[in-house]
Amino acid sequence: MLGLLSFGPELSGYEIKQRADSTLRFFWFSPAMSQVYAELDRLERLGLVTSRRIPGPGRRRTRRFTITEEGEKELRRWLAETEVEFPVIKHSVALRLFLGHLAGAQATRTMLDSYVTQLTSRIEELRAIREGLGDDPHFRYPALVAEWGQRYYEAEIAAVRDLADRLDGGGDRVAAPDGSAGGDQLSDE
Amino acid sequence: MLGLLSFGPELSGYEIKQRADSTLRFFWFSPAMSQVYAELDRLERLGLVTSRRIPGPGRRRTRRFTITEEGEKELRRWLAETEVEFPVIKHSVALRLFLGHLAGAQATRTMLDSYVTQLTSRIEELRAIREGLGDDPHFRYPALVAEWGQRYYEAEIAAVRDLADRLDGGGDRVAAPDGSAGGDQLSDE
DNA sequence: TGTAGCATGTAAGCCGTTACATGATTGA
DNA sequence: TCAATCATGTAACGGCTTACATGCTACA
Repeated sequence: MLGLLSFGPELSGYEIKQRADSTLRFFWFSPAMSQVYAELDRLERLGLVTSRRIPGPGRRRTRRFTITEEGEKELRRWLAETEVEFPVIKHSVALRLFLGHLAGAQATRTMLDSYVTQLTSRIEELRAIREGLGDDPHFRYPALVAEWGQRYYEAEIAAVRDLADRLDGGGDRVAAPDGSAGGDQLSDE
Repeated sequence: MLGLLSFGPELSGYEIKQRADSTLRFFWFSPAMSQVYAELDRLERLGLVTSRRIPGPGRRRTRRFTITEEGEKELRRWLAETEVEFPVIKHSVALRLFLGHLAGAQATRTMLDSYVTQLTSRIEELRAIREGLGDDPHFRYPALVAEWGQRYYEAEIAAVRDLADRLDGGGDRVAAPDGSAGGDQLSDE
């Protein structure tokens, strides 16, 4: 959240959540709305952000937040002083592949296919985000992240397709005279 | 944990943690020891695992767990009926790149380099695990996961190297007469 | 004889979630 | 006039972690 505020403009809790949904979500996690407000209160108590209430149109009130100098200093300190932690992945597709002996080769292939579909639309999302960032040097790094993301998922698609092919050719099927109906080792398929 | 037990042999809580550290950890997460025991109790109450106490050498006692038929059924049901969730990544390297405007291009490059080093040893770990699995058809799917992992991280290295190159060539440096000392826009570098 | 590894657990607490509650504004 | 969106929060709770507590065995 400090990072999102470090790009400059003061943001409401609601807007922070939106930015998180459109950027952070792809490589970190997007906090729940309730968490956003709770965390903003905490950051303000710590002096890392300040807020002011702005009268919206009509009777509407908005609280907008800005990162303080101390907040930015703290963020820089974190970037400079902490070790790079290796990415943590919760990869349900890998888990399912790992348990292929339970689902069977056929179901595992289907699962991989549906993952490829999801990957394709994820790449499209990233493409749109990258496009929205334009050439603005202010967003140079976010743009790099978006480009990285697209490449990352393209490599994932290639790897998954390869895996699916290897499942086809693998030794897990019962040999059948014609090529079409080799059964799986599992009875429920 | 049910998945780890689904490979057959009965395991102690301690062994489950070890298996998790050497396999699950790469694509899911490895629960804390305390969590392992708590969860095993819970799974036993639910009838998804059973345990028996085995006298070890001397006065030592071990509790070994086996997945029950119901546990395996439940696991198969989960695999078959739930939607594949898209992988969730907590990628601190991407976050740091995203915040490149705070750390500066130079520090960001250094950070990417150290990530490449970590990736290299991660690939080595996976290579060793893959080798340990051998050709045993029992571990066919875990072997596929290990191979996938190696390929995955190799693609990551290529992408990160590419990013680092683009940071070198990028417009973020102040032009310098000789090529060696282009300063960053940040004063603390 | 002491340290690393095997082995099992309890207690406290953090970080995040979902569910619930409220209300204004914009535009179809 | 009604739904979508903007906007802010509280309460309950789940899942996982760290810190703590205990004790045996193998081996250098």
